[in-house]
Amino acid sequence: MRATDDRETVVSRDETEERLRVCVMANGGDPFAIPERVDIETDSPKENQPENHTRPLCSPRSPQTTCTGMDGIKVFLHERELWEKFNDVGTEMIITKAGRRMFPCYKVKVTGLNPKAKYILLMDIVPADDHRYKFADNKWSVTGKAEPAMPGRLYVHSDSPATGNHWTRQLVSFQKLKLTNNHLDPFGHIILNSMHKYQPRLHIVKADEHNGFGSKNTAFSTHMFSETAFIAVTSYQNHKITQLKIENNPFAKGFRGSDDMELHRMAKIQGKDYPVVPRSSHRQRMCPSGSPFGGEAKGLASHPYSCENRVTSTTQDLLTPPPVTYTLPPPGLDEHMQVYHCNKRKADGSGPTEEHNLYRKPYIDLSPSDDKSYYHPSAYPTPPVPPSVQAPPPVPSDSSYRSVAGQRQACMFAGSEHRMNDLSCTSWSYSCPLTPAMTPMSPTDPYTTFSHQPYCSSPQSSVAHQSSPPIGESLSHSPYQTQSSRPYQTPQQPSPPVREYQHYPSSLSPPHYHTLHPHVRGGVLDWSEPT
DNA sequence: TCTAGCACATG
DNA sequence: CCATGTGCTAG
Repeated sequence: MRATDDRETVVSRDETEERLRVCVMANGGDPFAIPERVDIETDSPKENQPENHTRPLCSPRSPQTTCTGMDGIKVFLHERELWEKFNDVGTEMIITKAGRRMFPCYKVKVTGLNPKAKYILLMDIVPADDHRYKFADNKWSVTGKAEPAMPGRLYVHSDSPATGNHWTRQLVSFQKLKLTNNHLDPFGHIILNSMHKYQPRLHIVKADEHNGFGSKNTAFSTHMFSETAFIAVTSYQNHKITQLKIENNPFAKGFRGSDDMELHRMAKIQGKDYPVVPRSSHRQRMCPSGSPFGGEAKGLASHPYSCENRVTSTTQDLLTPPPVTYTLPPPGLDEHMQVYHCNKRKADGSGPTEEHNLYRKPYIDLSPSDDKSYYHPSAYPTPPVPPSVQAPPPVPSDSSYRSVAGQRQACMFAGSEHRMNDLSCTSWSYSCPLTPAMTPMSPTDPYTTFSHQPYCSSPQSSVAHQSSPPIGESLSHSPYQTQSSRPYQTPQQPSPPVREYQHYPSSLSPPHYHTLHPHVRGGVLDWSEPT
């Protein structure tokens, strides 16, 4: 299907290298932001596809009257059918210390943006509920209470900020997003707990001169697709998921074909029942019981059609109202959020880099789109040159956080972009000397730095927090709908100073990461000009 | 459970 | 070959 779409996606951006990417970590403070009931909206049934690529851009209907102009925004999950196949079985996503990509890859088609306005697209993955699961007897079941959520991290798409025209022009891919179980992950990957269920969310934040990331009036909309909910695992539990991954993920191609092998493995591994399914041919769909997703997940259950979900209220579901828009006050992000800036590496515009190439092929669609995001250290506001990072604001107070300090860490790095063009994101990450938590760097290592107070650390601050936080927070906290209307108010504490990490510990900053520079001004990103 | 090393596949 | 991603499989 839409392969076409994707393919081209690519963007060429041009913006060159300079864009910085921001990664924000938000904490999800509330662990369970997602409500149980999420509503999802569906738009039209399936649609991901078609839509628009054809269409020239969206004209937004929504004028931006207000500051927002987020009204007419619609988001369609790409390859929804594939997501549904997984969801029917009970999607599992591997999490590793180094970070693992998600498959299916989270890609969306966005419409309704003001072609000229600038937006930041970012994702976060919040707990779907507060349970811990176990897979036994060929099915998932709740075993206990979830562990406290760690600070949520926001993954900012590398093209951000970009115009509505840019985002609507092709599929927006979050292929580079990686999941990790390392609570001290320094790469900016999204940290999750194994055997816990999560719900990915997409946030579209309007950014322009008058509305910098972090500014008080930041308007944003949040979109969720229940079919993308998954349980994070260290190794696949349900064989059916393994099969689906192998069958559909080009990188797992090497495991295709041997039905036998699989069967054997399964037998061993699972031993229990399973009719193992011989790979490819059929997949059985559902395992109701097996997947927690089905019904149980409250809102997570799959909907037949959902195309887009916004967080908005439930009621709207069917209506499909426009996504919700929110205006954020600048509260500090909340305590929980942490922001990272990422640079994109590829700035080059067109990027022939990986993205395009990446998957294009085989399976269903591939969208080359874009995704390239890198994590950078700085927080939003990055200072002009060096990215400074800001640490996140205040510490959360939540009890939720457990260990906290250690765990939440924040790391930020700056990345350099241009030079990095060649490097792919991945490479970048890996190449970096720094390793995650484990790597002991110098005494001063990042961790230390971060860990200590993760959020607050900081010294300088400035801008940082204001900016992004809101989003994160609100996002996270509010369960769905909340967002929509709520403009968050309370700035709880803007507190903490943000820290800047202009200098990264040497250890952290690998050579590569040089900074970024984006256009941040005064702590606030300057969206106005991309390049 | 989770980890590390492995082989397989692709560009 | 190297970089990168993936599932497999011992440990």
